[in-house]
Amino acid sequence: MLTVSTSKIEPRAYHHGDLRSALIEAGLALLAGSDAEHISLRELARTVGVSPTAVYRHFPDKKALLAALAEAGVALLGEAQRLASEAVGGGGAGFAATGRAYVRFALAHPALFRLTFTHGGYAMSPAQSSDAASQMLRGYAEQFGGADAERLTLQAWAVAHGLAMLMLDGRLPPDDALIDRVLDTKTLFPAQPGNSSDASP
Amino acid sequence: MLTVSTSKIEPRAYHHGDLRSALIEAGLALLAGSDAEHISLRELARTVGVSPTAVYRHFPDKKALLAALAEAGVALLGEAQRLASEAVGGGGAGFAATGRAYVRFALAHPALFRLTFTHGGYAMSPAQSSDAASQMLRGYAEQFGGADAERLTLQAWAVAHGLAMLMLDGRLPPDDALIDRVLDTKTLFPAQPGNSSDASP
DNA sequence: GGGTCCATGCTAACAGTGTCAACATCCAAA
DNA sequence: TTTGGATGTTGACACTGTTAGCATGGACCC
Repeated sequence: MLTVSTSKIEPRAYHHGDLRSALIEAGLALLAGSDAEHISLRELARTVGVSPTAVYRHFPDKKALLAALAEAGVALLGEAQRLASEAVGGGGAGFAATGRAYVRFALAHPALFRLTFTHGGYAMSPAQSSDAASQMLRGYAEQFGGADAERLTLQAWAVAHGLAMLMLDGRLPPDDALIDRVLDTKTLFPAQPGNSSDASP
Repeated sequence: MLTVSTSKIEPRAYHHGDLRSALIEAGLALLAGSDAEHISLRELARTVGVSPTAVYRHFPDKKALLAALAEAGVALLGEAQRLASEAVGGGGAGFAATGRAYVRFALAHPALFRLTFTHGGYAMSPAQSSDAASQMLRGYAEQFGGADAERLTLQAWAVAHGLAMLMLDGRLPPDDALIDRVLDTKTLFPAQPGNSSDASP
């Protein structure tokens, strides 16, 4: 867009106003261009226009800052999955769509996706997690998995996560058609309802 | 073990002898205790008893050193999988065993496993790779997968890799029973021969 | 054996990093 | 109006990866 930002053209007063939000926003922007381990506290402070140590008024250390960015990543991922599921009307198709959205999100935001899982600090399976993505996954599993709900949940998560990581690490080509083929629920979970061969091609 | 190493007790001559091997060996040892991004060139040189810049006579930069460690990791992983497969007599049971061995290797050597996939530099699917693990995986897939051999290969790899990463990142408990449950080939690939319900419990 | 070359080691230095301590500024409550 | 706490700054420290230039000593040629 061509509109110039209307916020604070003046060189800023001594106090920034909302440095914490600005750091997170700038951090997400930097993550679009380079991996998390290559963004430095000082560079981040520079882009926000603040001294390096000002960051320490809002985060105890670099790890905490990265954790905050990871938290933002969790929210974005969950939203992407929700939208993908709604776009196909939920249900069994929605279950498959969340899986594809998971991998596509990883490819679209590689550094953020990595950071989310490396510095997330959540030691919880989706059976216990409360974030949107986990809740949705759990819901689908209970709907279709029957007594094996938890196993189905974990298998689905593992396939999607593994595929995403292998593509991010360059072991598999980041191919959209390949995502569809590997995440094919008809062959992965043929016993589930809606996966008979009469489904749409 | 209590035996003192018999090699070179004297403070070493000016030239080390085989610094490259020593660096890799020490690197693997350090990886047993901390993540790859936290081991420094200088610390590694210190543990080997050499000046920091001596490393550059054997590796152009740190990335190259990490790549060499990753290569060693690939070999170790392949060997672990081969042993696991042979231990159960190969065949369909061997296929399942390699998957479990894959995840158990990741749990036993977290930093090395991570490094292997992050700095491996292999942009190849197992359909094209020549390392032992890939060859074995491909062989199993062709044996059992029929026309869908490649898809089965990728799905199996993705489940194992995803499970390993989720456990390493603390999203799933590093539980041996959980590995068996998630990598259960009877439910993941029920159409394949040998996966009828009359198999051993 | 003597001489030379070069692989392999070393020291010194540079820019950049995360982090701490001490000081500066400004908003807001007493 | 004064004062205190939140939020910024400068300066410094130890550490990092990396480069440039020098030192050593074993291997080969005469």
